[in-house]
Amino acid sequence: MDEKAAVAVFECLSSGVRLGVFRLLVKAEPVGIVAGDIATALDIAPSSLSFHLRTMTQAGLLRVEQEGRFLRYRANLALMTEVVGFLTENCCSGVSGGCRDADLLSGGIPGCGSSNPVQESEA
Amino acid sequence: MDEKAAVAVFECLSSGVRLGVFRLLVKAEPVGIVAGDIATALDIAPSSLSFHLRTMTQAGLLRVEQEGRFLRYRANLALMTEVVGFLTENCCSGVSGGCRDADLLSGGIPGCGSSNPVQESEA
DNA sequence: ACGATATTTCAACAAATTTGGAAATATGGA
DNA sequence: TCCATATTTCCAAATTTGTTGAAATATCGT
Repeated sequence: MDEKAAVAVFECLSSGVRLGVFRLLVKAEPVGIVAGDIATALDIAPSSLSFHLRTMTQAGLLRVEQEGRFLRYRANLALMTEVVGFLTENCCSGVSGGCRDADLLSGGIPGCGSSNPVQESEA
Repeated sequence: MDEKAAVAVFECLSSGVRLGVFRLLVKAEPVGIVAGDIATALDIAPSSLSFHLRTMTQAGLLRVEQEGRFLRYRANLALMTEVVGFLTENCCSGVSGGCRDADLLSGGIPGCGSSNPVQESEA
């Protein structure tokens, strides 16, 4: 997963409405929910929901399937797994591994740093 | 971590600039980088960077420490770990566990669903 | 104390996002 | 075929975000 794709996903999750939609759909797995029912459950105007649904689908976060007049949306859990991977890998100096095991914040972990450990300023 | 805090974090990560800032700071752990050097590294106007830095700090994603005239920023890895946890927990029907192990997308996993497995529409 | 530097705050503006209503499209049922 | 329903697309308005330069604040070095 590249940075651009990650940003697209975070963009989706950065709206209360869209995060609500996603969480609702995650709970509804593996059945999914039809657009109209999402609108009803979350009390969003169909027009507005459609806008968000399109954004999320384009980001790959949602999968759609037509069922007659209905469009059934489902959460793309695989992508979410990728996102978790992206976050984990970029969580500790770009070096995978660690970061989940202990609280890196408290300590210092000297060897954990990157190629530019110290920045100098002041001309 | 509640939904509101999660949205705040995703809001931070949903900007190319801010994600760039965060990744830079993650690489610079545990030393951190002073504001001016972030601005130079990412070629952002100081004023604009300050705006993003404040947003990220308010979201708890960054920690600041004053060093004389300088302000040294560091990535809050602990919060990122929380975010990963939030995502993981909300990744498979709100039931923690699983989701990392296999590709849930492909199968169906009948028992995995929530309390409202099927939605009905059509008056 | 004074001048230089680091960073922020402020205000104005540009740009992007979000919303809701009306109309368009498409499917299903009689 | 005709009508009702589901969803989207289109459009205009409202809101939010991001950028910029100038001024303010604070600290350092002399």
